[in-house]
Amino acid sequence: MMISTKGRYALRILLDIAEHQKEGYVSLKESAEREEISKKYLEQIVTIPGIAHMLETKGGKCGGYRLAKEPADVTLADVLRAAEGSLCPVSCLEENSVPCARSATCPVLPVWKGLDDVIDNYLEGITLQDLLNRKAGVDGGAQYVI
Amino acid sequence: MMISTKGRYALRILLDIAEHQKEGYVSLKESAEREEISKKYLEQIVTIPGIAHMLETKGGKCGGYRLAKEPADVTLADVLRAAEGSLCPVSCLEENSVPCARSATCPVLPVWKGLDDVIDNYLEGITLQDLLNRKAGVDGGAQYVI
DNA sequence: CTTTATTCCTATAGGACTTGTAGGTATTAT
DNA sequence: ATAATACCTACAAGTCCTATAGGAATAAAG
Repeated sequence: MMISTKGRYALRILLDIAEHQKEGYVSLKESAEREEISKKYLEQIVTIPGIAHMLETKGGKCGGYRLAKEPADVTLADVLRAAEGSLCPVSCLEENSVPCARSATCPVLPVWKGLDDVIDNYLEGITLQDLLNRKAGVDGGAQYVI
Repeated sequence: MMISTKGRYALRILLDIAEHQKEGYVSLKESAEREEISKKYLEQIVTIPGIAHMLETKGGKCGGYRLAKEPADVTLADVLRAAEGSLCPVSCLEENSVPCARSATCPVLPVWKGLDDVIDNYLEGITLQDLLNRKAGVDGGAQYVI
């Protein structure tokens, strides 16, 4: 497993916000009910720094969230990397990993690198807007979505 | 993280066996020393059903393992799926997962399916033989390895 | 037939990660 | 003032990861 509820929920919530933010703020309560996700858990997800950075918030009554960027400018790689911390398929590629003594001669390392690239390219090629289009039944021409 | 030590070690051990099985059986002790992996942990890995199925074994003194198939007929997808149990990037795609009530209308599900395909295609496209070639410095023309 | 080297089997265990729950504080519209 | 919201911190059960440990069965060698 590579993408946990954190990433999946983050994506769904951003999508829900994008869909319902017509000049207003969308409260977590609404989103949580629509998406059937624990509101308390969502609170934690939207405060993950990378995710919070994609949102504008307003506190108090009638407060809530809205996107800080255009849906077309937010890729799934952005969202998932932020929510999960990393999208690396193996720890060998992690930023903060202790460099493996075998890395110079490891015959498998290029495979992991290639896998990482393939995943990254795929997720960079899809934006929130593509998913909004899909949700609305419009053919948005996302690069990879079937 | 998607691929743990189990998958990575499984791959390295199969590769080590493939490289050193000239008409003989390769013992875990040898492999463990060469690859600097705990022999006891390796014992568990090679007895994972899907992995064990790729090997022929001989017990007793001078016993060990050798590949049951040609290296060119073993893809990395085979190995990693066996070792990890699944390569699905999200639980939504897992065989034995409880079917999600939202799956029929979930706008994100096709993305996970596409991601799964991309990963699968990549790993199906590389065989143990490709890695052996790489290890030997031969250009084996694997489809995706850089 | 005893010794030795191996696979095979089962149990255990610390630590991290996942998936939330819980309770309270600060902020803002009404 | 009240009500609804975001914001903050702590906790906790369960699962998975990464091994370690000890012994039983098997087979070659002397």
